[in-house]
Amino acid sequence: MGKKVVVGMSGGVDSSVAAYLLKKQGYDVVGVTMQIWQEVDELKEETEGGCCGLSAVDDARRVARALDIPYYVMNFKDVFKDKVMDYFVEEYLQGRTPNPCIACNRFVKWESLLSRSLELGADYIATGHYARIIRLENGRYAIQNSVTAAKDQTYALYNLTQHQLSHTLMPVGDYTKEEIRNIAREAGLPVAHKKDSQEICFIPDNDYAGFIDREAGERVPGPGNFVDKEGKVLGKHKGITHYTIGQRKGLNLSMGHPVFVTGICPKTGQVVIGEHEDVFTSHLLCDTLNFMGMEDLREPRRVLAKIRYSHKGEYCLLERIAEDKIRCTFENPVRAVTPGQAVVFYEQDYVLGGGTIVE
RNA sequence: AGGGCUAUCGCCAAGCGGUAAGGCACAGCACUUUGACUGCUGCAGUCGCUGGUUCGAAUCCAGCUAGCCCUG
Repeated sequence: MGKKVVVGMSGGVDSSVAAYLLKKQGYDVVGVTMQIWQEVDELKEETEGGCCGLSAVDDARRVARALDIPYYVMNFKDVFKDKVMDYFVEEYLQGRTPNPCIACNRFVKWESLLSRSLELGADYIATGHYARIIRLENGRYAIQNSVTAAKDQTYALYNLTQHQLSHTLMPVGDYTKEEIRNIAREAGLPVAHKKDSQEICFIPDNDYAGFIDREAGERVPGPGNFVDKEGKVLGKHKGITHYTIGQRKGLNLSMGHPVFVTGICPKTGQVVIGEHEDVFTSHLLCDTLNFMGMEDLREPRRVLAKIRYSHKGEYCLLERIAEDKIRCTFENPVRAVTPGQAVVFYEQDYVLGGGTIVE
């Protein structure tokens, strides 16, 4: 028998094919679906696909049966609640814009699933991400772009540790989405046509502000003022949790031309409004650093940086300004640098590291 | 209660006798393993009200109403 690998199966095409490919490569494959926020009953009703929609426990189980591999459902609701949902709410309350997928990847999909899998005697865990893991000349592991630039998911994975990477397989990263669907079809997997996942999995109705209201109740900041950069009041807003930097829609402000959110001040409850050009900046500060392809940053270094998922990236100079703080100076201004989001550094097509944007 | 000006979509605003531009806002869709951005589509059977002139008026005339300004 080959090495043992636990595949996180969502019931979707990607993770199903991942399991199929690994099995074919001779691994001893075990399928696992992570129960993270839904109740077991709900899992069966949900029909949408998704990376985290455990909706398809039935689908995943069916695939596992088709592949003739053992299949289990593991409960990770506590970690998910703590590291993803609560984090999500707290960030918004403080005027920042979190990225729950990144937190989920690191703490739930990896930290929790990996450790439990290792305890069960597995050598690796595997997922259906469109990304690859490479070993660099310096001996370090790094996430590398999928062969499909169009379906690259490296950004959301920048936060993984060397230990986690060394025990992870991403077989889907060697193919395009189309190829994956074809493989699924040819292999007769019963899930070839599910829609790609989207939006925040634990907020199915997409009303994230309403979700925050329900979770935080009294602690949610109420209405405040929209102000311009001089501090002049332009109107009333619904509360800072409803806004993010760079936002245009939903402001209900008719200034004759489009205006955007350029700042959020949790202390005064003000949301600052500015022009299109006001939302561009040339530098940012980040902390909560994670080094991946590079072991550390001791000297200034020029890299490509992405400041949000599906950002094309912009070159910048990295400078270490404190033990856990880096300043990025961009060669061309970037749009809507948003505290709470991640900035991920790239060399060529692999991840060097990244951090959380603080300003 | 003298004189002047203005009244067109939620906001701003074209129109100047020939059968309602546009921008913002808003809504829906697309895009998307976060929030955004972006793109596409939709959005005044009617021009403060009532009459009149005209083949024909939001556009001209009269009266009324409302708001603004000046002078009592």
